[in-house]
Amino acid sequence: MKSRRTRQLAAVYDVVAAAHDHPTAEDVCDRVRRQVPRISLGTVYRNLQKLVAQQQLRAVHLADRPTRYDGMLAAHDHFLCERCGSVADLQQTMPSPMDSSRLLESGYEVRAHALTFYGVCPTCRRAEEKPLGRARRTRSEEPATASATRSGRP
Amino acid sequence: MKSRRTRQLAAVYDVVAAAHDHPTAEDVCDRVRRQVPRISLGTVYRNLQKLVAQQQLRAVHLADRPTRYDGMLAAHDHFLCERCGSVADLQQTMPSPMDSSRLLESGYEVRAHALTFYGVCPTCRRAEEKPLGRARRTRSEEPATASATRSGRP
DNA sequence: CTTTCTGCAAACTCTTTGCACTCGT
DNA sequence: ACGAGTGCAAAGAGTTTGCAGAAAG
Repeated sequence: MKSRRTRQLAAVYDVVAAAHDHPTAEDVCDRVRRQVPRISLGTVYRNLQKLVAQQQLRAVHLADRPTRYDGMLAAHDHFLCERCGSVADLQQTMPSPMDSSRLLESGYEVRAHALTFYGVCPTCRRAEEKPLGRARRTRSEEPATASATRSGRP
Repeated sequence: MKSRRTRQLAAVYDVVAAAHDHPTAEDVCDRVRRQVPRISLGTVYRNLQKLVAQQQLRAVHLADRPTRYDGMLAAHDHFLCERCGSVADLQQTMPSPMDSSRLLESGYEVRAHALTFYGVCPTCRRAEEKPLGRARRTRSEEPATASATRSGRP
């Protein structure tokens, strides 16, 4: 039952590790296909699962949305923008030691926790505050909207 | 486009509000059927959705498990026992004001957040620590608190 | 009456799986 | 060669939806 180094497994890992946008399994599949054209979605799922089990990748579960994958292993939280669907990493927002200890005292064994914030990201907020009223503000800075991760199906 | 007060809607609300175990949609359907035998799962889903949208109920999204519903509206977190599948309410473990404010300063608009701990609950831990000479598998799913109702469907 | 809601079943989305074949080791 | 891994397609789980008929206002 030894794990083999296949081109598919390596490609899946590489894609997620290199991504900054928390891709879904389908996103990963699309990207991996640039290297391994014939890889199937099933294989992508199997390999993502394996890498998550081996703690080489993390799965990010979001309300009502497909699971996304993250190459960042350090403890951190997430922010999901409900406008554009992008997911941002947040530097360990919660002082987990404090919270977990209370649970421990209550007899719980905490193995993991997930903290996710839902709302509107800075980019979408800015985009929203402009459209209404007469364009009075001559604020010109409009940071690239490129950060928006594709999240839904076309 | 006015919302009507139907027996089904009321029953769905009542079941979730009275429940202490964070039932799934299927659990809710089974229970509501004791009052409204012919209610369909589709109607249960539609009503749960409506009640959540109206903030009368909350949806609890868990990693790799079906959504569960909660009648407790006060801010609180959850603990999912990976052994027995039970979900426990945790009294506002996180001091959210602190965390959210930092996000606000960064330009995020936080509309909600979800904090869930995963691990083993006190009951399962006790059962485990008083071994009868058997090791444990990481596999589980036992309706210790009544939540895993399986119903056959064609 | 008018409009929303319901039951049913089919459709959908995301994910997993069985099987024969392929490719690491 | 052996068997874990792959591709494909089909199956599964969970949830949504189209429609004709039921029922709330």
